[in-house]
Amino acid sequence: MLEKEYYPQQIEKKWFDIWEETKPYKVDENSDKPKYFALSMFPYPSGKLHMGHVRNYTITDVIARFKTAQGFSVLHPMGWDSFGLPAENAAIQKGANPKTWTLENIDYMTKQLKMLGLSVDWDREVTTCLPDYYKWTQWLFLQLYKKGLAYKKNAPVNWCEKCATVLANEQVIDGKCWRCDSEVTKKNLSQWFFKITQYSEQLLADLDKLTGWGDNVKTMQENWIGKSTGAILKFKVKELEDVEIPVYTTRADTVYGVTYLVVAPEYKDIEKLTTPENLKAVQEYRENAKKMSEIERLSTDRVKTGVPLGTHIINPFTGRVCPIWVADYALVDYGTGAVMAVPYHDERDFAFAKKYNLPMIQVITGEDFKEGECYIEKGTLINSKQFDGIDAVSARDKITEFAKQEGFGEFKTQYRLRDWLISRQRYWGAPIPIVYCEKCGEVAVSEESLPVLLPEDVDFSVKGKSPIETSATFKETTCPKCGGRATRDTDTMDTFVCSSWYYLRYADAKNADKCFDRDLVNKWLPVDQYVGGIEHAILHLLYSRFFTKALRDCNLLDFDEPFANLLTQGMVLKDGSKMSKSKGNTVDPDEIYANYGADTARLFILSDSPPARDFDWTDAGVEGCYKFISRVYRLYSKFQEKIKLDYDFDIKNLSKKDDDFVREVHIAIKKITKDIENEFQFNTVISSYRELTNSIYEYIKAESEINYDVLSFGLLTLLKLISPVCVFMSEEIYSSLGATKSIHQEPWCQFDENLAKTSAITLIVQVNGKLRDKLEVPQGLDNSELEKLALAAPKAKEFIGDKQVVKVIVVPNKLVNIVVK
RNA sequence: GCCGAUGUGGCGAAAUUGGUAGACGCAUCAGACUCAAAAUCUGACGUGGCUCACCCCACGUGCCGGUUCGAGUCCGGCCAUCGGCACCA
Repeated sequence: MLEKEYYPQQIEKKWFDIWEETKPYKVDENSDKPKYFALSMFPYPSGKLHMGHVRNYTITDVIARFKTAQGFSVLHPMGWDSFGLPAENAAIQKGANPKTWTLENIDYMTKQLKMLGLSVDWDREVTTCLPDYYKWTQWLFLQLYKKGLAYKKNAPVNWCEKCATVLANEQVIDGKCWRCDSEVTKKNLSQWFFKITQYSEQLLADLDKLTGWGDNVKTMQENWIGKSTGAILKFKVKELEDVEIPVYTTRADTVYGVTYLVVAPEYKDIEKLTTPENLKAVQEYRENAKKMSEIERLSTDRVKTGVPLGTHIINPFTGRVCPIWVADYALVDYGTGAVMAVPYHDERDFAFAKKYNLPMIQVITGEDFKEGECYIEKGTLINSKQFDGIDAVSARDKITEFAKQEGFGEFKTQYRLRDWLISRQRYWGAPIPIVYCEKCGEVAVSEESLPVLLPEDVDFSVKGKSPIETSATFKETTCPKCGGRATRDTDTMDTFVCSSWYYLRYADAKNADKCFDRDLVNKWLPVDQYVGGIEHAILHLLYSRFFTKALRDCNLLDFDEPFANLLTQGMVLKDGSKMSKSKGNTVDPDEIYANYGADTARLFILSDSPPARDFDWTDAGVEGCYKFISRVYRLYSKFQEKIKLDYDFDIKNLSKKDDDFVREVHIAIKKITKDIENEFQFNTVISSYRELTNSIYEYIKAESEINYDVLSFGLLTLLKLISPVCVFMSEEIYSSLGATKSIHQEPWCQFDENLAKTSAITLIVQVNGKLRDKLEVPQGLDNSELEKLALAAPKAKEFIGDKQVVKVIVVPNKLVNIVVK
């Protein structure tokens, strides 16, 4: 029996316990239904769920439940991105054990997720910090290593002093650390990289395949990969025999205007290229550049500086001798680290040349050209010998082609993307499975001996080195090759490595012998719908795409894009700004569960904005949703004795009122189904719930006229339609009505296209495009009848007056526009 | 600077993709029930005009212009906000 009023706490506790016991969402691996993989970006176990999580997982859950009802075999898993710095910081600050700290957080948050009513198959839970997972992270590292896709090199890398570790390029935001926001500096260190640049072109080209991704994310990735096409041109050094400086340029058309050449401060042969008289100044300049932070260095409005090396290059096109300068506006890790300078046609070179009084040669002219101003617009070539008069854009290829024939140039495609730096000098991560042997050098750990376990005997209080280095047992080992003495690599992997493949593990989460079974992965993947925050547009989403392509090339997978459809949900705001602890405007999910129940939280977080847009949490809004659910509940409570699960009626023998009501129900099914299928517009879905509820309340007003078969149809339809959102309430009501099955196992409602139309339509009558009258007319009249009716409409007549009817436009079943003069 | 998104009542937003602008809510106001309050129910709610007897008229989707019988929707030119990239040669 249903209570008279809605008490969510009792209902939700009851079904929480039942679902915990019966595991109704366990995936049936033998099902012959088509598969559907619904995935949320897995959480970091920070301690407590926040409203962003609630929004993310509710969206995915409703999708999973909808697809289940539509007859798909749905995989909807959950896991924990559980390595990372916060656990280690808790260890340093509070003396906690990172593992205990993390696992306790996972326990608490798991309960919170279950209370949210997610239809997750918890038997497939994946936890990246446990050895049965990171064993395979290490194994995958070795596969990439064997393929030459993981390598170690000494390079200037991003260093965060506060986190005491290196960072990937993607983790440096505006020159600051993505985690702690402190300034990042460059350090020369020997570090592990994944060769993501080998996939630059594929990662870019395959964006076109991702029709289920938003343009915002795709453009962000496109910008990050940063493809440009141009040329390498080689300049001989006048003072040094057989020394050439290659430059990369996208403007080969301006090569006749080169008046000097710039190398980056870190350029490798810079001292060789410097004359003895200039050496001291150059060295000083390099030292200064080194000291500068990334933020200072990359500031575009900084005054450009540089010093001459004293040597010169010879422009092979003109024979002109030009000085070589070192200047920090040239970047060592883009192109060749050297730039040909054309002051007249490049703003940066122009500013530099002005400051140091270097010559300028104009080689392009056009309509907007002004004497003495930098000219970067389109135009035609001048002062360029045989290329004079050619359009600048087509001259690029012609000049490069010429350079190629003459042996001092070639075509070149350049990407901005850098290799992914994956080693971290931190404890709480997957150890890199590499040892260093006195005899054999760098050696991979054998696959049989995985996992390389994280040591427990570490001291977190030491400063200046990774805690892992303090272990007495970890470092010393034997070489897998020769059996001699060897030491382990003490770095761990970036947590983004762990999260670059977790979606694959869900297909075969408990496999102890393999990373995953190939057939199972090929069966479930790619992910049909991925849901998560926009903050991963580049980081996680680019890394995962790279991993998928690399593993395909390791012959482990048969597909090359991991996520077919991507939904990036907006932020959850409170009072117009992002919820954050420092602002004190957070809302605790536990409190919402306790006061209103999870169903209200789920309904509200979907109700006010489309999923991709930011969502403003308001107390009044939650209150409103709670009232609505209560209003729905009371309908079933009131009629529980009269509702027939096996209702039956003949549509042809209904009263006008019943017929209209049945039509409204069909219209609601159609609208809701379409809105979910079309980009998951849950806000309008919920509007339709409310409209249907209002219709039902309208229908029951005259109690003596109620047809209980028709009412049962309406109520049971509403119950199923609302069940993906209000999962506890709908289950409670359905079981109280005597159903033997769960509402969540019932198929989705079907609508009849003929019944999903009102019996009469409102004909809009316009005169000269302005609304003048509305007429109630039957469905399906032909155009001439509609025209006749419209012309006879009294208000229309008034506006036509004695003017002449020039034309009448009829839109069937909708509108008539009378054009008069 | 380049790229992407967005712009509609007091607020969140709808609008079958060129056909009634503001569905559905929130807030507000008024009324019913009540000794009273809460809850619930009913009604009003873009702006301006009209004695406004709830009929009607004009205006109205960031701004200016265009196409069309008809534009929130399409085209051209701007403006603003948010986000990404940026001394990338």
